[in-house]
Amino acid sequence: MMNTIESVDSSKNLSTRERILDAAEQLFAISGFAETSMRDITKHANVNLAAINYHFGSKDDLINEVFIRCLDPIHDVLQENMDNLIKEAAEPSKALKHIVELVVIRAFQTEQQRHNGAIFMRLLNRAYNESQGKLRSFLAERYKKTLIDCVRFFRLTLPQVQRAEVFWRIHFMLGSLAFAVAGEKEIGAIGTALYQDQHNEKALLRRLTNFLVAGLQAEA
Amino acid sequence: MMNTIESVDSSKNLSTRERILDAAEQLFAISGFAETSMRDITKHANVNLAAINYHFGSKDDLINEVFIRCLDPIHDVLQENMDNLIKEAAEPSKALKHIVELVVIRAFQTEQQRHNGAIFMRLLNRAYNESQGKLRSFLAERYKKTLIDCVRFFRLTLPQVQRAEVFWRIHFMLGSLAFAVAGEKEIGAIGTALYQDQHNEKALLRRLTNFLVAGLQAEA
DNA sequence: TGTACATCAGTGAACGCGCGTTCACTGATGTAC
DNA sequence: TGTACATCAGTGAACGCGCGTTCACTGATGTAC
Repeated sequence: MMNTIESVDSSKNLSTRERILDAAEQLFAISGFAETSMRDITKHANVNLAAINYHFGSKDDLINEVFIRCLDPIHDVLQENMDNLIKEAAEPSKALKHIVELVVIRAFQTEQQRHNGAIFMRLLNRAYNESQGKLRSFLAERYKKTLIDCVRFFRLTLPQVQRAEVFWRIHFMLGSLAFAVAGEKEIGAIGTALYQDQHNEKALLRRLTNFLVAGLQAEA
Repeated sequence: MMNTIESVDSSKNLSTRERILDAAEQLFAISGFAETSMRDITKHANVNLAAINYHFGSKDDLINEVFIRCLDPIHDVLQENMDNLIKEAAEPSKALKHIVELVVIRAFQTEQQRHNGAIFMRLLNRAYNESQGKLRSFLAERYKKTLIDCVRFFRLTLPQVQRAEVFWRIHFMLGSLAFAVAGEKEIGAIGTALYQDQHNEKALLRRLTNFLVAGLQAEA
């Protein structure tokens, strides 16, 4: 039961639909959309091969649903924390470091199932690297309201930076995060081989936070 | 002759082997490894379907060759500029901005064929997101000498930052660059829709440079 | 309460298609004697 | 210089396999009268 990829049905009695979404989310994040077959997903979810087409119509529609289910909760999380932040943000620069720390920790978090930051970062990167524009343009719509919240959120601690500038810096940050999450193991191993810097997640998170805070606060 | 993806044989009389590598490089960068078929590549390169297996053995070996051909010249470019930089780097912080500017411009450069930075950034990102570790571990070896040069290069202007720290910051930078290159159009379009900030490459390069210079110079 | 029909979740087996790879072959060039 | 053989780049057609999708079907539950 402690496999690297554990079966998603484990005793929780989820519906077929949700078991498919859980399995697809994991496998797409790990292996990509084209590299993950319907047979992989249904085997992993312990459902019939035809169930994906029955519940979602097609593989492409399943991919869209996976993203919808990932993005929608982020909106809520941001809204919750926004109110708290406004109250406690006495000193903006400290507050920014606090936020970035939370984002970085979240991005590397590999919880059991929902709110798995590492899976989300991998999916996000795959979405931006997808060949056809289909998924990208689908996401662009859905993504907007989340992004508006993000920019508003970060602007609370970066009032002197223009909105469009914050918007781009958030994307630069996402790029660093996604790349670091995807390459953590390999990059860490190379670092160890070259500089005897034994890889350690805490140090990585600290380094990322330093880099990102400085980048976000850059002067125009 | 001005197609979005132009045929690679155009009058240059390249060998079959090189025509295949050129076509594969472009198509892999645009669409990914799994999504690009041997038939796509050979059609694009204007060669026989069996020529890939004849010259490279298999599709996987072709992928490796594409990376070898991309990475090896970077080593040389760095070595060349290193000498110049040592001479002219009177003020380190200005020199860093100069370097980052060059890197950013290079990363977005879409030249006709060789030294195409945008293609390289896309390939790099795909390599880190590849499902099996095969390509990653193959690259890790080849990549090392290039990375050592990179770190030495950046340390010339960041002498106060530890080597392992510079090593990681370079990867954070690569992540931002790769994400920005891959998503330039979509992110730009969303930015325009949300903030009436009409997308313009010069502004993007300036923003990226600011963000990266600040991140690289972050205090520990 | 009983019967007839409708809806729905799920299934097993098959479909045709495109994939990477293989193989026997061709034709040009190089080498040995 | 001429003949026999070897090497090499390239080719056309086929191979088997795994893919996403479809379809007729089952069995359980809901609804109408």
